[in-house]
Amino acid sequence: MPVEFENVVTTSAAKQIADTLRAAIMDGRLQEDERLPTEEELAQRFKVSRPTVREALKRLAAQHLIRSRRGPTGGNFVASPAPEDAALSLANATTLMVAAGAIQLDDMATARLELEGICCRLAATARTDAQLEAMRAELARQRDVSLTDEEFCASDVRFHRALVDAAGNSLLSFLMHAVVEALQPVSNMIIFRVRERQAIVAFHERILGALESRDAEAGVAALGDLVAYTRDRYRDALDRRAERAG
Amino acid sequence: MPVEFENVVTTSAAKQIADTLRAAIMDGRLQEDERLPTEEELAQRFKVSRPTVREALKRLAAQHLIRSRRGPTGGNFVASPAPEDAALSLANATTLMVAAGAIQLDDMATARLELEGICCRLAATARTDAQLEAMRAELARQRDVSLTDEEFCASDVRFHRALVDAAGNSLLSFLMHAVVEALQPVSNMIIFRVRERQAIVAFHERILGALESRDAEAGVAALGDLVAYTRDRYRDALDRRAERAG
DNA sequence: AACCGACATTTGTCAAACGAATAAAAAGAT
DNA sequence: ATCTTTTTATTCGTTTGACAAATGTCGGTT
Repeated sequence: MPVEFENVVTTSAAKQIADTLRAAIMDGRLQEDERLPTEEELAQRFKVSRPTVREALKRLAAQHLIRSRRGPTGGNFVASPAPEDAALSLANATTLMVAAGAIQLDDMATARLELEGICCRLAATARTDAQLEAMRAELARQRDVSLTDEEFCASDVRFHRALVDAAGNSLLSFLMHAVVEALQPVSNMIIFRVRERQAIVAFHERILGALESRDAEAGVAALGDLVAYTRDRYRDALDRRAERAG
Repeated sequence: MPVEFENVVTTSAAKQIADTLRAAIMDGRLQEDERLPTEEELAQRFKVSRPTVREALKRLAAQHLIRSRRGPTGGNFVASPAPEDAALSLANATTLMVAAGAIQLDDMATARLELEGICCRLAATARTDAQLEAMRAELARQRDVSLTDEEFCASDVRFHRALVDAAGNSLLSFLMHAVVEALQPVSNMIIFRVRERQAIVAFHERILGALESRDAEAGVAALGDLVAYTRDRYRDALDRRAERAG
């Protein structure tokens, strides 16, 4: 049975079609993995040309709402929502907002402390041995002084992702992955000396130790110190930059 | 001076172009409100046809990275990131993941309690009179029994948005707006009797009162009771649905 | 000086076609 | 008869060329 679309024309046709299809997906009229009509068919149904339909479809593809395949069994399919894709989009958007000043770095630091604090508390009881092992592995990597700054920061991101995953909450993992990711440019800016690395590794060790002994408050305290340290180093970096400029 | 784009062909041309332009925007080579080359020009530069360029541009438009205007002074412009748009996308993605079962409702309830708890604590000290007034206004609306269920749920969403805004943290507001929005379908499911409304209004009153007297823990406690109540009512709704089905 | 209309520019849309990928059907070889 | 290869049909991906619609600019008219 074909799905019916109501067609209201107020903005551009392509946008309208995208919105109509998106609404159909969002409220479940189009199920996951269901195949959409062919582009030709959609063009006829919406009374527009195929390129216009394609513009609409590409909008949806950009939001990971559909995926397409060529060939006889191909077509455009409703995509199963992939948390990684959504997290990436969220991280991108957050990065842009930080860059544009819509989100202040102080807010970011506060939010990170509070949010990761929650994860820490939950993780103190929910953490599994596998997750602890993942954090230990990253910590071991971070002690290697031959690591490049990029590699160190990447490992830092993985460590924090493991921490939030240890909370065992899918929504928190999703949100925090994006927050941690969006904060990486900031980390990249402050990690520029061995001493900073050692300090950060020490904070990580305290956090890990707290989780191992299921001591939530010790973990939160360590996290607080880490964020405070990061915030200070970031301010230093800003000052140095201002000096060089002035 | 024209911006240089490196062009690597591995996937489809349109996607590649979109990724190239997105990267240019993300790392600042294209500034906010800067005008992109005309579609014709981009087509020549990337050696593809204009419809292909347009598909790429529409992908970016779907992510609110560019906006377009017709006419002589028109063109495609780098869009300033609008938190509302990003929050809407995030809410959509979250809704879909909940619908697909990628996020369990228990996780959602837990996350909401913890996250909103943070906001409550922060709001206890940061809240302004204007924000309290906004919450009072929604509360007054919610006491009106002639409200439709949709209106009540919409007011519920606004109340919680005001609560998270009262925390005075832009990143938390951004994330929580999406979470609250994504939870609305759940609320829609359980709000079906006057008694439920009265109970929820009572919880809201407790939360508001706690903020007025800057009592963070009382607010968190009220919030915990609200979430527990909501969770139970949701389980009831699921049971009833299972009964009808079986 | 104020208003109005032609014009240029740019995005929005259309039409028809060819290219490319893919799986199923058909043909051929063992 | 079974397996392999070829063909073929279908669908998305892209091209070309054109016209429509919006919108600022400029010149002419009142």
